[in-house]
Amino acid sequence: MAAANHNHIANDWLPTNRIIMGDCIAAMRELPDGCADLVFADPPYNLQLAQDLHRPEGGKVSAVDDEWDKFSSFAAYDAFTRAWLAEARRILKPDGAIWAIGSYHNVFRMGAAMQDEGFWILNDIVWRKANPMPNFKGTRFTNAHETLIWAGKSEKSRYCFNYHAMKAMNDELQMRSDWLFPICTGGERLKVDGVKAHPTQKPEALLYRVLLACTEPGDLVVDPFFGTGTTGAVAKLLGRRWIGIEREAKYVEVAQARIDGLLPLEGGMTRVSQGKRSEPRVAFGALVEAGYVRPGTRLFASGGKHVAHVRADGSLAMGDKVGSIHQMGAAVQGLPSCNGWTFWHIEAEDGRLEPIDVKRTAWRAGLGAIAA
Amino acid sequence: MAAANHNHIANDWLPTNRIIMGDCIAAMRELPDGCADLVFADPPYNLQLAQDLHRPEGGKVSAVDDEWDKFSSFAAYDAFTRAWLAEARRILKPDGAIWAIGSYHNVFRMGAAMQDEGFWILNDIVWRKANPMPNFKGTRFTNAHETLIWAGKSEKSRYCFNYHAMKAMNDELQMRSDWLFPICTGGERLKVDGVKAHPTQKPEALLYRVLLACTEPGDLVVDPFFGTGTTGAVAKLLGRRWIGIEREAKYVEVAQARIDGLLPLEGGMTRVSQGKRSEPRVAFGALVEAGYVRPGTRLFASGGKHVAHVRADGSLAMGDKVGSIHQMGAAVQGLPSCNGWTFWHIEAEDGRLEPIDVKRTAWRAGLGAIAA
DNA sequence: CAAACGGCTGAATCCGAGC
DNA sequence: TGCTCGGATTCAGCCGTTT
Repeated sequence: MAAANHNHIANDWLPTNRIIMGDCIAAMRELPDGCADLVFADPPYNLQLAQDLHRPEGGKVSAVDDEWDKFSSFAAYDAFTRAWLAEARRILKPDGAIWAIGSYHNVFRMGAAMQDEGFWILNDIVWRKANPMPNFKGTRFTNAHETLIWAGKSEKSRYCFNYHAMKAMNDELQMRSDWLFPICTGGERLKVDGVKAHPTQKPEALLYRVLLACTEPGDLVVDPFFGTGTTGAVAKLLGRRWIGIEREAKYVEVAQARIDGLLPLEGGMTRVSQGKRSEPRVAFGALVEAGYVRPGTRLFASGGKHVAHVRADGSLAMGDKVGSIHQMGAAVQGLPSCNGWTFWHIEAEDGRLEPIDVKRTAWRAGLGAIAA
Repeated sequence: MAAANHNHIANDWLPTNRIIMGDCIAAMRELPDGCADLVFADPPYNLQLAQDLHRPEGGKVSAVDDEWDKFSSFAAYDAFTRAWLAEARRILKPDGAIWAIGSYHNVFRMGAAMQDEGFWILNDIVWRKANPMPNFKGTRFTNAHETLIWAGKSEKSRYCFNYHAMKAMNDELQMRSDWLFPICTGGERLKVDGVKAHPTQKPEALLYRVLLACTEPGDLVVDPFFGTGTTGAVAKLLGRRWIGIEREAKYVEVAQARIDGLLPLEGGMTRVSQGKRSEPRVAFGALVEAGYVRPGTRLFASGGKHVAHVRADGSLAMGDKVGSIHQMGAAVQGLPSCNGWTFWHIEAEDGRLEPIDVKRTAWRAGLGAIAA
């Protein structure tokens, strides 16, 4: 199912693919009614940390003690939440939708406010963190997840949901409401002079799934709490238009540089499965989502006799033919079936070809081991 | 860590290990302040039901549209939620806690109401369903989880949490906030004339973990939405006292029969891992006094990088600096705190270094057993 | 060069008995 | 009640260094 309203005609004057520096409520007021297909919001969590926390070995935990996360009371936080939600809802198209992320500190208040403002909740999604920070004092359960709320602008919204793309990414099983991703670390984590540029940078894999599930190429995604611009980066990668709003100049600078340095995927690579007419896909999509295989990558078989391109949802394309790694392997050989994992090969860093099963093995050793 | 207030003295007159048939708010009003160690609540999220129960006063608004109707439903549900939460909070001991379960339809409103009523959220827990019902229409993600909120009566509550029991249950890793359980099916699912007795019967494994984590044997658990009595069944099994409140006679009957047919575990079986916090404290000076460590003995740390001398009163001396084993350990490392028992080492008879904690263990096994 | 090892870090509402 | 201070408490992943 996809939203009906995807006319991008009268919006050419919009400041798309740009960052607006300023307060998100004021900035959204400058945008016209019904211009956005999707809003993705990662607002302050209002953590209310009371004191320093030390690790067992003596180190100090780097706390989120920024001014932007401080509110004087629940009432103040609620007023702020309702204000930005109201503006976000106004700028959405009638068939638009919102995603908002939070933790137990704020997500219940935020969810209630969303319902009160007229949003219609479609799912709550649990981001299970593969590698959360432990509870150092042994006082509670390890806080190992965050919650995303997906809601339509109204109960009547015919929201966009790329059901078959999600199913293809999940080994032909329906995508569930609990998602497993590592937190943002390593090379993906943006740094300035060796220290993290933002305390709460979200992983691209999370945004990748959200945007692939709930937008189409060309759709406009607005992020009122842009931070270091993960939403913009993934939107650009996937050929979606975006507007980011961010108050702090230092984050704007980092985000702009990050997005400027990105190349979008080529047009055909961002298309995803549309239903029965295109073929079912396999869990190969999980490798794409996790960055083990990049959309657009060329796969080879039979010593280069066959070449296929990887698409964003893990399907393969050869000319106008599209299918799973198994289906396409079978098709080119004229066989009834084929194990795509051993049939298709990918170019390794040293230029040699190796079966894509190698990637699956690597994935299993990393993410997959925790997937159970 | 365990709550301090576990005196069950004056509560003998309470209707424990019984089901009270009636409205949960009215029934809780009959219970005294501060009698319960834990409340477990699985409230209805049927908005229509809530509306019938607590429809707000007021004349009918002309031109009733959907928006108004939704708001009134939410308001009615909120009023109902706040009413039962307030009573639940009143009957809790100061160090008591609550668990409440819900889905995206109601859990955000419920969580916000809990915060507003003064509860202090400790964790939100995700029950990942191993076998959820699929989304038949393919219009959303499979709704594969429910959310539990664990909260203390107040921010100051020294709530009960059997940390080591949870860690032991999880292969010696901290128990995380995402739990995997199958839904209640098969022989566990109660049936009457072949049809399920209750639409939302919870699996016993879920209650087992909750009660094992957050209560001690003999504690009183109150369930205001008893249903088929899973809370009572597991409480009886684990040697906890319980009070169940249920409005519907048919559920009361099923629950009573279910619980009557159960045998509790024998006393010793309900004991769980305790950890060092439950051991009595030992002053290092007591070891010196008892001759386990002689004054003048040299203690070593960090492979001999630090050396200190034991003084007659159990304090340590390094040059002109004197302090406890913990203070000196913290000082030489430049840390805010230190566990001196594991930091400092003593020369054993065979010449090797061993932590002074070994001496504490020996003291506890010998003199300590008598001293206590 | 591969393997082993140690250091560092991540949206964290993170102690409690005794005086 | 507030204060002091004993002493209990961590998982996964990445990266740089050592073996």
